[in-house]
Amino acid sequence: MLSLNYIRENKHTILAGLEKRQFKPLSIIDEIIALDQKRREQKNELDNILAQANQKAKEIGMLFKQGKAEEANELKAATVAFKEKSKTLQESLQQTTAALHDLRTQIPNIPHDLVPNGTSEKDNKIVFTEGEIPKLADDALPHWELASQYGLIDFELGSKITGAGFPVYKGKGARLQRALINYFLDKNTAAGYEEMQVPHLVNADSGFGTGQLPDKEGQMYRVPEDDLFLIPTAEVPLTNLYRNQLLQAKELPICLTGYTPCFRREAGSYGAHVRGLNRLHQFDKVEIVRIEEPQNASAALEEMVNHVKGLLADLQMPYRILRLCAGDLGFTAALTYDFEIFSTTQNRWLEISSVSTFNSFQAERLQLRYKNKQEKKQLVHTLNGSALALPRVVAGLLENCQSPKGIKIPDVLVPYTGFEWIN
RNA sequence: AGAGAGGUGGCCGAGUGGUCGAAGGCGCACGCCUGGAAAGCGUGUAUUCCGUCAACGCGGAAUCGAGGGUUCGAAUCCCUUCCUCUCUGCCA
Repeated sequence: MLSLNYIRENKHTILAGLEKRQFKPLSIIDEIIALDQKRREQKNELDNILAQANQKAKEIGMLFKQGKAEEANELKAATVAFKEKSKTLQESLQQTTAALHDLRTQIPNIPHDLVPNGTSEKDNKIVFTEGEIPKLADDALPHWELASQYGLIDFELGSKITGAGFPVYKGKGARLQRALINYFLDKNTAAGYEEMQVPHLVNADSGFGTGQLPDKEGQMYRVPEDDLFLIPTAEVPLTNLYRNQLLQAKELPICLTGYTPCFRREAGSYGAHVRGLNRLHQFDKVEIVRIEEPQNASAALEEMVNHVKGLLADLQMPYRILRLCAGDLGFTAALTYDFEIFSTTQNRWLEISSVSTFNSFQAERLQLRYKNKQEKKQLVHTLNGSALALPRVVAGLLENCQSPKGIKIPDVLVPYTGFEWIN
């Protein structure tokens, strides 16, 4: 969410940013500025009434103390008008404030200067490519067939107990999941991220804090009985750990990592692209989150990108990095790098990590600030990224590492799996 | 899940209807004292919003878990709700 001060003072920057995103209608900004003006006028009027009412109340108190009950009671009658007036003013001020808040929640983050123009994923810019795409035999199989052939994942069983998109991992398949999670957590903590175990259900305030609510309400599973949401990513609980906080500069940066399952309704998805592990309702992901001083956020983003590069290099996966264009950028992000590994048998790139900086967009919603060197309170910058999301890593790994002898586990994972081959 | 107690500033803790945004203490900052430090002494020390100012500041409003209500006036009384603690129950 953009702060009111920022909107007031940077109207043209904001309009340019929204235009880049093809956001409509742009008139919303003028609407906000006008409403804000109205809010301040109403606030002023109300404050004046309340000041007068407070004054009268004090006088009445004094009179009672001095035993002048009669005079006091006379004054009481004079306060009735204040009371009525302040009540109606208070109500309209509340309405204005709520309307203003509502409008502000509809505005996405302003894209960073580096964000390319564009309307869809076709316009994302490839900024880095690494690794050889392996040449596989003609009879190489897609991961869902390998998973079934080696008894690693049972999609039908998941369908039976829950529904489509909730796979059951079995035997070496389950062990591979656990190995990847542990491997990622170890690498992340070695890089200075503190490991956290967080709840997998969050309340609406948390959903709002990171921007899932109200924007993506339909994408989250909810538990209406208790008014909770299943997390779509560990970003939500991890970042919200610091909601409503005033940090000291020396506490920053805060670097966290955590493994959680992620739950997504994925309403509207269909077709071959959701086959196998490509798109699931429940999947595992290890997330990294950083809370930074604004001036350090760019460097932090680069560090995170490099860290994820390191993970993929270890796994010996061919991958590329995309800088998302304005049209493909998430609602809350200012700049996003997507990591994609190449799925040889599907002949397509699969997104396995998304690393983003949010500037102060989430911090404003979270009310997460710090005291800077000048002792002034300032919103922090938040960043996060997947390091990594499991299913498509598994998909790529199965497909790219297959051979007539079976599937060769990458060396770095062997200490975690306890086996070198799936065969 | 049931019964009881409670939620006050960075922390502890007083405050049951009237100059209370809140005593006192701790902590912290600055100053005095000291060769230096400790101790001691003094001063200061919440946040948000609105207005005003070039700025320091000044004026006003709101905030004692959150939201409503009673009252001329609420930290204090009433209702709702969340959370914490104790006991009982249940349970991986």
